[in-house]
Amino acid sequence: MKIIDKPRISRQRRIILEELQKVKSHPSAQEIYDMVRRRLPRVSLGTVYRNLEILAESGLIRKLESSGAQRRFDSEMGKHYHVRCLRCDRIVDLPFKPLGSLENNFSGLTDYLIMGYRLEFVGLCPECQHQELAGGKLKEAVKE
Amino acid sequence: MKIIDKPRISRQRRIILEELQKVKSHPSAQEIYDMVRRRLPRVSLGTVYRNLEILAESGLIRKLESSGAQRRFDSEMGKHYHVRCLRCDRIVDLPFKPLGSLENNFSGLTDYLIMGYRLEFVGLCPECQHQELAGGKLKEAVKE
DNA sequence: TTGCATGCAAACGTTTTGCACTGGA
DNA sequence: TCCAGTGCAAAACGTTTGCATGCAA
Repeated sequence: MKIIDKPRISRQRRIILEELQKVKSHPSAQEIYDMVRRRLPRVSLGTVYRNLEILAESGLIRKLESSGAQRRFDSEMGKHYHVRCLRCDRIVDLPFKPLGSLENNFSGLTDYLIMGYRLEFVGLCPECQHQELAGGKLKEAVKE
Repeated sequence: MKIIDKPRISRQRRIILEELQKVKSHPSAQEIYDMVRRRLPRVSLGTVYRNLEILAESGLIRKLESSGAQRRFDSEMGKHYHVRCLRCDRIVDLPFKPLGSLENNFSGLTDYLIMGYRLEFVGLCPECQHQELAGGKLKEAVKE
């Protein structure tokens, strides 16, 4: 990760970071925009996107690159994994439990230089487990 | 995965599947559209999207999910993993090597019902390794 | 003072959808 | 026949960008 020298701290940038740090959810840019707008009613969505990008580049937050239509952001920088609900897409943290260096199993089997991996667990959140029992339909299942 | 009853096979649907099965790359919808159009010049991009969706639902192909970027498709249904190049985004297959049930390490640590995981390796393809040595910049690095 | 950051709006690339027509079972 | 499938176009969606203005250092 390219760590950028400490970015200067504008009001908007500070508040975006603060709001993201407040929540344990993993909000999308739009959700962060909604949160920030309660404190800065005139903030623009473009500013939110620009700042999320800069905060991620400077290592203060993390962009989640895993599956899903829209990107999500996380201010928890410690090593951990995520579980995503297959029905409602809600993501929660899992404590870190080292899995060994998965990539070592594969280097030599490809001419790619393997540098790491992206791992995301999928399943059902408690609410959606109940809905499923009640006969709901899964949006999609584990495919990869 | 919700396996849909065998879809009826229109000319377009058959050719989309055939073209995808021809290649070892993991093309985007647009790339598949370009391939199909060589055989069906009047096909529409909407039809390609609709059919890729249906083929995936019926278990004949697989959608690769990766947020933000564009979706890619894979007709190889056997269990395997992917490596994605961090610079050029090119994806290749890795042979399957069982990693154990990663999810078993985590159930009990969450109230989610963990049903599986999505795992993708990241690194540099051979071409981009050379570019890197020549001083190029990584688009992004391993962050999760 | 100066250049990075902002608000706004338009542009962008990808994907989905509404509609009338077509063609496969 | 008749309904799923199609071509076409517009809309939807998340994200990025150009530009004139504003503000932190």
